[in-house]
Amino acid sequence: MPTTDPSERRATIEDVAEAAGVSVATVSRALRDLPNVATSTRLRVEQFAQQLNYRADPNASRLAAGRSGAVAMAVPVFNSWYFSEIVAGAEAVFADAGYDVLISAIPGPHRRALFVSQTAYQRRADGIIMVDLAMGQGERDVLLRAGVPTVTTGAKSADFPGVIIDNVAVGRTAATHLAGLGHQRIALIAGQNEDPLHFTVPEDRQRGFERELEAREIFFDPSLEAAGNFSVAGGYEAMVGLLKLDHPPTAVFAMSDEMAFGAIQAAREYGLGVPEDLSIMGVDDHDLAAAFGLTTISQQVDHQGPLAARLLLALLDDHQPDELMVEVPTVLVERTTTGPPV
Amino acid sequence: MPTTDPSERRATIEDVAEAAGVSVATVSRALRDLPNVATSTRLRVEQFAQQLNYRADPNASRLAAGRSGAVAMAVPVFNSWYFSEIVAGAEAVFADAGYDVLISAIPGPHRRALFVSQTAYQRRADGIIMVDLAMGQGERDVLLRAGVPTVTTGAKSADFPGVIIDNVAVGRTAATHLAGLGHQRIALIAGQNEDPLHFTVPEDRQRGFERELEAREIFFDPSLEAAGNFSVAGGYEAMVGLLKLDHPPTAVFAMSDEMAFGAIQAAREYGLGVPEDLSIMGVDDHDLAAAFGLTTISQQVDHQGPLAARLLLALLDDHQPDELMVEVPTVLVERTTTGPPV
DNA sequence: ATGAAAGCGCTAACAG
DNA sequence: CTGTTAGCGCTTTCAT
Repeated sequence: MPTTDPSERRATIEDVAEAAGVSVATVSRALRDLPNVATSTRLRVEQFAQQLNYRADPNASRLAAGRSGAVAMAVPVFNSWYFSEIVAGAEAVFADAGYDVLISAIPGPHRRALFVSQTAYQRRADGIIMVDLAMGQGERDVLLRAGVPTVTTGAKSADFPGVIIDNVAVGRTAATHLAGLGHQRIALIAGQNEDPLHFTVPEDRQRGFERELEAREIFFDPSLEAAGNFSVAGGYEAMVGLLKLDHPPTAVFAMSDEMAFGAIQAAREYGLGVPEDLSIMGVDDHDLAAAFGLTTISQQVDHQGPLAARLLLALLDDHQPDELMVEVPTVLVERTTTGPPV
Repeated sequence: MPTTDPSERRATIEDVAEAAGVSVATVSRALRDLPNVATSTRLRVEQFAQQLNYRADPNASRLAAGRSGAVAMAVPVFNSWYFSEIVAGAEAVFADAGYDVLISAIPGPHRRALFVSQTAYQRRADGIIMVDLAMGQGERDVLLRAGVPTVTTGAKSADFPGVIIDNVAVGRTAATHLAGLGHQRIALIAGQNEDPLHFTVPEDRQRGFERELEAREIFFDPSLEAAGNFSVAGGYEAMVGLLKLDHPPTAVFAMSDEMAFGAIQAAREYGLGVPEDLSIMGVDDHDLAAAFGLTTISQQVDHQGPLAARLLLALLDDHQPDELMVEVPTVLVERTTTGPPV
């Protein structure tokens, strides 16, 4: 008869209590470093716990304590440089703090609805980071009512703390750089036309870009705007379209480095020299920006993940963070893909 | 007196039972589609559950049922194209199957020990995917004894099912391509010298590479081997070192596309034309390989994540998968960074 | 087909 | 400083 062999069975808190000759409550306290435990007791408990290879069952403690010990990160997609960088940075901080990290890709409305209802309602995560997923009022309400500490990234939200950059300034910087070089016909490779995710970043960048051109009395021809979908392939396609125009641009501002890379590829295939015949710049300062010699606007992505994580940890520790909105500075990085027009 | 207002409190299974006029056991059965529930009852229960916005507390059900409803993925790092691609592919499959996905970066021995003991021992995940983290005997034993279904990727392991590629063939293909073009002095940009993670992929690729050269009676000069650390920066540095040699190579095989990108950058900065003066090829078929015109060996990374996920799901469903080892084919993708030597 | 009741393993008052 | 005792909310025999 297979009576559960105690050496095979996972040790429970009772096993430890028995071995150490104390109550389970004391074991619980000792192992969690709570006050009111004699040092000698604590030491003894720890010793037996180790010996029995005991670790508290997370599900039991979560149920009893009402916290999950996990945080969730929601991103539009994973396989994109920007998002994987954010996740990597935040994960390291959470892991150090002893939190499990749950991830969820939210590529569309379906997964999105699921995520909000499930994660917010079910007690799977003590807190959430929404990465570049601007929320509608309904979603905000769900999270607020559920009382789930939430931090946002990318999209500014009045309801939640977050780490942001000044995207209007990003657009302005791009226009300033390109116009300063003497360009008059500057194209814009933006995001999608449809925006199911309420993603506000592109509009801000575009606004800053257009306003700066306006201020300089440079006409922004609407036909010079193309959707690049924030992907390499999209940037390529957008550039191809732009190059086919009767009156093509002499410079291009792509809203992300990945789109800029695609644009560079298209330009080269078209036989154009960059920057001799066409200037191209991006946003991000991607790992490979230097390899392409890409002029870009850095947003210090490596800082953003850890910042967001620390913001959430502060919320979880119940002390309001010093600043609810952390703004990461952006800075123009001039390389070799931009120059004066011919 | 803040008596918990039932409309604010999360609905429990008891609330639903009461509303529907049945027992909690019946609610539990009905909501999980278990047999032995009258259709009419099930419908009624479902209706009230929805009305009360009820969803089972995962911690409670996990504790009671002994399963966590989550899977864990461990990767060396996140912010690398290859790993984020694998995670993205697997996450989509797991999410569809209703599993939570926990992630852990294992950059070094410390996090590694933590991961194995905690995740395997504590009941936080029902299964684990170890991505390119070849395990030592000790770790294998821990996982095997804990009985945690585990799937590996990259590093073949006799103890666990996994998805693999033939890395020896990868090395051979590279040597064949470059030697076939007529190169005699071929450099190798490999991984690290120290290998704390028991990562076997590099050795396999190197073995295939050297053997093929040997078969062709081409001498592989050990000074033509450089460590590139599987990063862009590492590839750059490695290439710089190679270029400073008295007798530099005419072709380079980098074990990853990211290292190849760095190498291309270095070569260009050095004033060398690629491939006129120097041929460079990589492994992966990275998103940006086409933008660089990089000749590479595709390993269909987009398939690997979903394959690994499905393997694990099969294990979790308790039916042994059809094949324990899924081998993904590799294929040479010729672009424009390789050509005959001058 | 349904219900009663015994846990799952831990935490958190409350006593002492 | 430590022990007792209720639960946390659900699942799962075992009856009926």
